[in-house]
Amino acid sequence: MDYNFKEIEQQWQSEWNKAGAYKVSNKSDKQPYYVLDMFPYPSGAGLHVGHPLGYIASDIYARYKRLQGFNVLHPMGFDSYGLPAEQYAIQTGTHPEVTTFKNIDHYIEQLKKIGFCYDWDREVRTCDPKFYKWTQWAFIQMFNSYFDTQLQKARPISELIAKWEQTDPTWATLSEKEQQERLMNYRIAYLSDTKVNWCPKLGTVLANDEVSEGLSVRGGYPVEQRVMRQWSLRVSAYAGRLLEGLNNIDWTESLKETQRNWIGRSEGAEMRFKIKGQDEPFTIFTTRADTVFGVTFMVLAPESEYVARVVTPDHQAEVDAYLDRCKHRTERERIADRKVTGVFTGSYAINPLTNAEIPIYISDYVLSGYGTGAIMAVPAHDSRDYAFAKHFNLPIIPLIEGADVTEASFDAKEGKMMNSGFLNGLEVKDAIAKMKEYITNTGIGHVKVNYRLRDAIFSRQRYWGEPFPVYYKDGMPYMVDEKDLPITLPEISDYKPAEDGRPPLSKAQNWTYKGYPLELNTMPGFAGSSAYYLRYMDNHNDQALVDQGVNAYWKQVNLYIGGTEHATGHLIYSRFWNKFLYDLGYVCEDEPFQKLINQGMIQGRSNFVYRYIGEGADGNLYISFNLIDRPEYKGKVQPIHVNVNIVHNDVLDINAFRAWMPEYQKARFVYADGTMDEDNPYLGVAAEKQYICGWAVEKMSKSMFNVVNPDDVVEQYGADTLRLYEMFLGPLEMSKPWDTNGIDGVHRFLRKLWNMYENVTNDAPTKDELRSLHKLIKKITWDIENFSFNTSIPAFMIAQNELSALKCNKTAILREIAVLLAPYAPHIAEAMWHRCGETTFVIDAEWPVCNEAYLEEDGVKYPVQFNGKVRFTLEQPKTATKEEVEQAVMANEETAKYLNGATPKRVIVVPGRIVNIVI
RNA sequence: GCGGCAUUGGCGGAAUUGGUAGACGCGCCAGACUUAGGAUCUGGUUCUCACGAGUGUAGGUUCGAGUCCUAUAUGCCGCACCA
Repeated sequence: MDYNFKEIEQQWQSEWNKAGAYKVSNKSDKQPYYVLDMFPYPSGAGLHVGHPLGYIASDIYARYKRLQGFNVLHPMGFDSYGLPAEQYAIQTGTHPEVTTFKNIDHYIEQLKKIGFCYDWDREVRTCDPKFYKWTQWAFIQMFNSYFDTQLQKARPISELIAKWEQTDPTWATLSEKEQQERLMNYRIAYLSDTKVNWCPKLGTVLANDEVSEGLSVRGGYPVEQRVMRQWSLRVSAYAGRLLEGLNNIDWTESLKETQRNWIGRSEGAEMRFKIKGQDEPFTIFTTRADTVFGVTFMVLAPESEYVARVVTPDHQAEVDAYLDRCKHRTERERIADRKVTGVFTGSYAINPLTNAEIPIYISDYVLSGYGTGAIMAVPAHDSRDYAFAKHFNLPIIPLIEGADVTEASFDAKEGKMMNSGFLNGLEVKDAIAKMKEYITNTGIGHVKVNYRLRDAIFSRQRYWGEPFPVYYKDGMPYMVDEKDLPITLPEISDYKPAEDGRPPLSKAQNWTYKGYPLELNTMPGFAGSSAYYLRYMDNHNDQALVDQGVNAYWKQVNLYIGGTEHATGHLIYSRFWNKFLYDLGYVCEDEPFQKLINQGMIQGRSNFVYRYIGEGADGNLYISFNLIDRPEYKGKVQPIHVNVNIVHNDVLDINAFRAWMPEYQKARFVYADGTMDEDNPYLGVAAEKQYICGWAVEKMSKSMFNVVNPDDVVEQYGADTLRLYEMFLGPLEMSKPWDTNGIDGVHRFLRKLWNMYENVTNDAPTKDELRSLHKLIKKITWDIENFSFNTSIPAFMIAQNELSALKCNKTAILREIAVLLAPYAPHIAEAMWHRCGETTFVIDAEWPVCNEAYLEEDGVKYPVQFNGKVRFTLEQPKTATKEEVEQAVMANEETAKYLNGATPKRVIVVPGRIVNIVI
């Protein structure tokens, strides 16, 4: 019986379905294990072959863990709020929900074909009111909490109020509005006037991770700075813990490093500088406290609140002009044009160590959002200060011996101090420590840790997102009663955002709560994806995000697989969100994702035909790729993208090409062998004539005709071949192009393997067969444990070869092979399993254990290496000459038994010690 | 500028603890079966006619290095006026 993958895959998918084979219970005596994929945003284009890469890897691991006896949670869902569906709605008037549901259905259909072991009963959708009820609930908890900096954790805001009532006599004198305003400075979800990234084209504000180089990540539209009243999440409060937590989780170094960069911890000091003629000092942040003796001026950010205090009347006009200019420059312009600009305020500060009077400037090279928005400038040892000093002709005092600062600043933190009073002669590192001690003791300043991480702006002026559970009374926000959740998204007919920032929800009818107006903004994309992994545990629970007992069972995601593109977005927000819930006792783990693997991107592999454009060209002649460097064609051909689906192993399907588009109907070719079509374009093509296409690795996109749809691969080769081939393509974590050359080899292997199950017998297996099997068990087990899925496929092929050569048809061997293959190619494995006479599902089988004894011979145990080589090490004897060593080898009981009179192929000897003998 | 990762045949890539580099697959070559092949099967295939050489380049450690160390080049990714 031939390998009929279509029949096999359909049959077993429906059997699994009928039996509910992938249903996962929250009640089990088994150990829990949670394997999670980053859930997709269902786009209209559907899945391409790049999407399932990570899903296949996690599916293999999930199935393996299940075979090992774990109760495995492996769910899938959809991140279904977001811009594309809304943009589509604006263009067509179709409700985003309609588009989104249609896309989800398509995704599910595609995913089901590939045979994942998801428990679809646990599916979640972020746009489902039953789901976003808990997103809104979490927001209310954040509003009602503050971050206790002493405890370094979130606490109910009521505790803060109680504290103030007892310790702060002014509290009771404040009006309710004043009290609320004060509390707003502490709430974890808070409303404030803040400088935001406003994208007029998208009609919404964006978080920092959604903006890159002054352009929106989605769409690439310009982003400008604007002050707006917005909700934010106090993520920055968790900066220290987010950084610390990285040490206890099993993520790749590069991803942790990306997050560390993003959090951006820097240890320094805050120092107070007096302003000449004023009592109140102002505070700056520096990491180079050692350089105070070299401060020759001060700089404030244009937005700094100190500006108003220090500008003298005679400089007011000049400063106003400068501030105005800064305000109208976009972030992008500021970055692109790094000219030194600035203006003198007219005021002077006093250097607390030298008592020198130093001028105070304003310049946009100082950022308002970092530190205190004010710096002390040390031109000799900071390149930015240096450029500023040169431009405004300010003094530059070198502080490190031997540093030449006539051309450039000396930024390195090394060398001996000079011109620095009591620091003279110290190494920079020691000088920093000593100065910190000094300023602390004298009260000039204190040691301070600063983070680059900012709070996350949480409002979006869009329609297709979670509504806030917030209403307004006297202009102050109040939370909706928890029992009234969810606040469902209202129907509207006009989704268009306004450039003035009025959100689409302003057009909703009756958008009120108890007669008060509801919040018009919606939540950003990361709101729904921040705690979805918790909801899978208990997705039908309408009393809690997740039942505490259920959460205590599953605990956290043991293995999370997804792309690096979420490093500074979702993966930061999720960790923050989880830590917050942990602080309030809603979840039992501090970190959401114990182990994280980033699958590489699958790029497109484009194919090209080469149109002849030289002398006498009629636009219908195409030159085979192997000929384009010939003198008669060189420089006279134009590469044209050709649909990769009509190219097989870089050979063009001539007839399909002519039928592809009208302009190619009359195409003629110069074939790989140099022969040319007659002028009659309708001639048939002789079988041996091949047109070779060129290729390039590019992004997978429609316009390059290199998108490969997994449905087509499943149709042609079956899901099992697709799964194996995606793994075979290369290491999981590396980026690689999708290249169909080679998929035949994998398919051939499955067919050959299948044929071995033709006439199975129950005879006892031979030693060689057992050896082959146990070598495979060892290898596959190691591979899966180490996520080295790509090397498993060759191992299967080798085993198939060996067993095939032995004409093995023993069920004792073949049924174990089926189990080993089950994680990778579940359908064929299931069919193989049943051909061995089994009646249960292979997914309920037990993972075979490698019996090392089968790898032994004559009672001697030899470590088997990957390539099957046998090698062992001896400590004896202490001889040096080759002959003596060989004698010793023969004399050794173990080696002699193995060699059985033969000479070893290779003996590697270190004087006095035999290291390695290869037989 | 700072940080992370990578570099092995014509191609994708193996080499798990430092131990015969090039597994396995593609492609290519030859043969078999075929009216035919984008089918199937068998054998070969790092380079070089050869001697030999060989894991980006140059050194080092080691009996032994693709693997460890130092420098360097190239490519990819992250951060970047963050004081």
